[in-house]
Amino acid sequence: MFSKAEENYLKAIFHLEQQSKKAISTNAIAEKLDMKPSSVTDMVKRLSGKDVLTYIKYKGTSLTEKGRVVAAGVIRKHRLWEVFLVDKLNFQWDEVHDIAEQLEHIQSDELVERLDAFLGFPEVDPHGDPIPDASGNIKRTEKKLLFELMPGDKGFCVGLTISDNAFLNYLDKKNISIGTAIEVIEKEDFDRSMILKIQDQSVFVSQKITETVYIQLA
Amino acid sequence: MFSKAEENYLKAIFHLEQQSKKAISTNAIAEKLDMKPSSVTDMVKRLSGKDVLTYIKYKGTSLTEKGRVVAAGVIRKHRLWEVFLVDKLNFQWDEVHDIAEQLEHIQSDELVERLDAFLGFPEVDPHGDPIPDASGNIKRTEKKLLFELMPGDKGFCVGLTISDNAFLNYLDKKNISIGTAIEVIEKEDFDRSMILKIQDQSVFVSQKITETVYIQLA
DNA sequence: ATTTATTTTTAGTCTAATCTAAAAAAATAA
DNA sequence: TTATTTTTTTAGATTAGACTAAAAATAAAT
Repeated sequence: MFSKAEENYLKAIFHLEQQSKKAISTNAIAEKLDMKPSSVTDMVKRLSGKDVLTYIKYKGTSLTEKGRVVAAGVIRKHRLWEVFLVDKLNFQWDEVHDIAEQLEHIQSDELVERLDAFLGFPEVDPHGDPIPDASGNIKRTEKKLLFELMPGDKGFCVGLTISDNAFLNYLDKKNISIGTAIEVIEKEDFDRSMILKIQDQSVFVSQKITETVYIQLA
Repeated sequence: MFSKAEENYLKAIFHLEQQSKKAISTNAIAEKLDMKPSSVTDMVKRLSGKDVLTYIKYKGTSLTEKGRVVAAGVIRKHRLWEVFLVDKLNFQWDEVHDIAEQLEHIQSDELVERLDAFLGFPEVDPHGDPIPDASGNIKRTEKKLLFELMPGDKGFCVGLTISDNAFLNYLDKKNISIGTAIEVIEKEDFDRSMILKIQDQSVFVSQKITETVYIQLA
């Protein structure tokens, strides 16, 4: 079994490995977890003793297969609970993170599988991120920022890079919210603005929006 | 805020106070929590500093009003999660305790209230124990052991003092399970056996059963 | 290729929550 | 009432997980 602290390290390293592929530096982990590098050195030593990661002094760490499975399990729980909070308890998608951070550490395989079934075996969480399966396999995310799409691409809004209410209200005026279907009509490369089709209406969106809104391709 | 350990102490003391009314001894708490008395002394000192209990050396402790509210909040969460596990995830009532022990420490008032609403504001948990309300008020339990009832009393089975599968199967043969409606027809005081009416059938039950089955009076 | 700056590790400290062993207080029995 | 037993507390140790400050290794810059 792994403690809450250990699980949080594994999860952090897992996420960092998805961005960089190289060995993860002590500083990077410390920053992600908002801790001091010395604390990280301590913990990665302990975790390498548990065979969930390899650690080479001054060279960084990377997860073992076992470590990846454990980390994916934690992420699986996190994302399933987020679906529960949004779909069943009617939380807003941007309110659930802190609660899911707690729920992800509940230990019970039976619970996770029953929760999964209760939710109808969802494939993505409310932010559009894929939910790992019971054996820790995770589909590479197809989630993209709006500006990465090309004219003709279709999809729907699954999340935002930031989540303040002012911005949500601004999006609301453009008739964009989580789940909204969009199609790219025109793309202006020099300033990253776009013209979209939303509910058969033509809508102009600024760079600010195209760099903030995540789209799941349809 | 209170740590998991602190919450467990408060909960344990709360339960002990419901049995004895007198100040709770260090040993009693230690036994309930399966800990050494010296650990308990340490912790009650700390908790008395947080104004949730009063502690007098060699005399024992009792919860303050604040302590009672905190404890009731933990118990509220525990029992609501048990309802969730049984009603929504189809766990057996005797499988949910360990998971609820973990879930009861999740911190989010909003979560608790939404969960309560999602479950339809249940009044009792799957063991028939009353669920405290949001302000910590708790209805005295009307749950009794079968042998405590008198001829003419009606109610339904809400739980057992023990929970092993052999016994559950044995009860099954008598057509008794959680939720079964019963009426006491005859009571034999000398050996605590009884004759019950279950689904219009007369059923003889032994002392073993009348001392094990909890009934919620109708 | 040195020097300077950055990153990482080591060494030692701190807190929460437990423990053991011994001392002290309270309760019980002779 | 005195002795014995039980309960409770104190004192000191331990572990996980964090910290600070200083030392060591690596990387960057002149």
